[in-house]
Amino acid sequence: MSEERRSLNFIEQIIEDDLSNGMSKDHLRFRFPPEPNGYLHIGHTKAIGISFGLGEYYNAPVNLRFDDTNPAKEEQEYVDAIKRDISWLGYQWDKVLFSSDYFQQLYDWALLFIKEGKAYIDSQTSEAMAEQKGTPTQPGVDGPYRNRSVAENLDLFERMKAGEFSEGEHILRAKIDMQHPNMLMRDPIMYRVINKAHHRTGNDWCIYPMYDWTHGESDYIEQISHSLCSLEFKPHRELYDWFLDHVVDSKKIRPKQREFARLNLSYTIMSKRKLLKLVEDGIVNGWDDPRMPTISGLKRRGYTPAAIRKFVETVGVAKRDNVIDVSLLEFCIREDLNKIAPRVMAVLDPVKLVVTNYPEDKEEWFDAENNPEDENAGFRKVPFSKNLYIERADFKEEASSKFFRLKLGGEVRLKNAYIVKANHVEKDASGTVTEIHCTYSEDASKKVKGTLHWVSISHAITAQVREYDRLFNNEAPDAHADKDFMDFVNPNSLKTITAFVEPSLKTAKIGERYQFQRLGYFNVDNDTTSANLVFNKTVGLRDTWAKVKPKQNETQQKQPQQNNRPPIEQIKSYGKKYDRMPEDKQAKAKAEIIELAQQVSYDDVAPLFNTSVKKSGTRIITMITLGVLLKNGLEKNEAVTAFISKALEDKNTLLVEEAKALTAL
RNA sequence: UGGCCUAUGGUGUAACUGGCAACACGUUGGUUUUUGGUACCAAAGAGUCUAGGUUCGAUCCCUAGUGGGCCAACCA
Repeated sequence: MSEERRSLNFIEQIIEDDLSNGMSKDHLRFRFPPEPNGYLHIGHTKAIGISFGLGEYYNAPVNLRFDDTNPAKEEQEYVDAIKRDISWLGYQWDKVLFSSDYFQQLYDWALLFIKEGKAYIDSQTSEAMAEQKGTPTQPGVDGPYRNRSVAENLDLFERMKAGEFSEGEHILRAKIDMQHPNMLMRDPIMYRVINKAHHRTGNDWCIYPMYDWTHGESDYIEQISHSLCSLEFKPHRELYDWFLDHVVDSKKIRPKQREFARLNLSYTIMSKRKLLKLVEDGIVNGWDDPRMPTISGLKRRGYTPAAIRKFVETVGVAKRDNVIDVSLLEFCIREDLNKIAPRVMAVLDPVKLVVTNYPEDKEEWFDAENNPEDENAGFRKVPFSKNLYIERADFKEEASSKFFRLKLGGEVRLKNAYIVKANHVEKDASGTVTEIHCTYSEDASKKVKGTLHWVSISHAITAQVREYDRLFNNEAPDAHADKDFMDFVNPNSLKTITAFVEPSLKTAKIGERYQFQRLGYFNVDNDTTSANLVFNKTVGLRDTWAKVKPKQNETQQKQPQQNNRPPIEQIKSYGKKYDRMPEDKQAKAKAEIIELAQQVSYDDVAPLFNTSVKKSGTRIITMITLGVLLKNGLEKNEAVTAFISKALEDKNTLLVEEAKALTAL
């Protein structure tokens, strides 16, 4: 068992507290409740990881419950896909359940609510009801049907269920409080009429319960102990509890809803609706397109369940908004693949390399290590011959000593084979190198700086390689009020090339993952046939050389993040560090403060006059700001003079100096 | 009549519940290397949004302010 005290996240903390307050460990039960209206994405992975992870940790059951209360959006295809994805991630649910399993129970409870005067039928248009609902800052007002008699409500509700009304004519609302500060409590809708076939209950029902009415009750029916969801449901908690209050049997487990911050990833979007649009508009080739942030997309891209689970675990659980950098996801997949992916040689952008002193008809088969990280991975044979391909980027006619690869007159090792020296190049009319002529030496013990991968032209097989770039060329495509996320779609997110790969790959199977040495990780795509090998680039290797190359386009955008804080707040933020700054920075800060102080009023600074004596930094910046105010015509009052004269007696010379400057004004 | 969340290096999470801010990613050096990968070593980078209070002591508790987020679907 874990020994080093692992720090608990706030949810684990809540559970531990419940446990130590007498809750039995076997009453622990969790659930993951997706709506089957789309595919699961990397964001869901966090929710899955939390609930299923808790299940594994406490050895408690976790239900997979499909929240299928809206037949207009839900489809069997999605429930199948969701099950597939969760299983692929390696999680095991206890039971597969559906909210629709509880339609009868929910209906019976609704009847009870009506009888107790806790619910009523409203027969207005949705517009009229929206009107009465008020706004976040304005209370709502009661509607005309709010005080219908129980008998009438019962009659209407039964007729709703019987299909006597069309959509929109009547709905059932909880009777709570139209003036409630929480908008969700202003008589929320419990049932509406939907005349659509449900993917499971068919035409049995034409009234369907709303999310709020369904969710907590479903948790209760399943005896879920902790119902975990993302932060945007926080306001729903009050309603969740209100509904529960009226049905709960105190001898049973009363579920608790608790909320965590959802996962955001840079350069991508997480909304099912928007992902659906990418699919429908043909921006990508389906939900499992390797560029999609869906679980099935990541799977097809070559990600492993282990990497995704590691990612989720690393990301942690808290309540503040976050944007996780994709580089963390990439780190996780590289870390996993490095250990398990067999190495192989492939040339993506070939240039011919002729070994002039190697016999035309000779071939040799060298041993090549399958995975240096795994002693048991063994070796394979790779063929060598006179005519080879190497990567075009691995040769330069002339280059500095920083360039470890092949240059004219330079030597380089061909991985698993000989050391060669480049002597001569052939070019076409446009000056592009068409052939590099080199000579090999048998002496393998020589020290050379660079090692290149290569393939023998006559032995190589061709393969289609799909390289992916991020789908959006903006860090937060979702987060711009003035622009649509579609404006940020990267038109060049897919590059298809024909590559030459070593012959051992002839037998590669769909789904297998390889490292193309010095290039990255690649997996065999589903589109592969016996005649056509297709690879997806999962992720490149870490490339420190690529980083030193681009010198000029280095000064890229580092958005001068706009500061929304009022001037006085910005000035205050200098306070703490001001007297610790080196002189040059201090001068800059002071200039900045003086600038900002132009927009500051006396009322802004006055509260800072009684800053405690030990905070000299804050007092200095206050003094500077005050100076600007005085110059701009502010009259000294008692508070000002007191502040200045007190500063004059301070130990801090900087402060004294600033104060002196003001005595003259 | 607005309510509720939230604030710690570039990013994400910690800080044993009040005891001199740690881990991971990223960045920068270096060592090893038949992958400019991996591994290993090292460094830089925050003094915890601001002010006040409680305290011997505050990232942690209280108050106020400021910034950010969520809430007005017959969606979930």
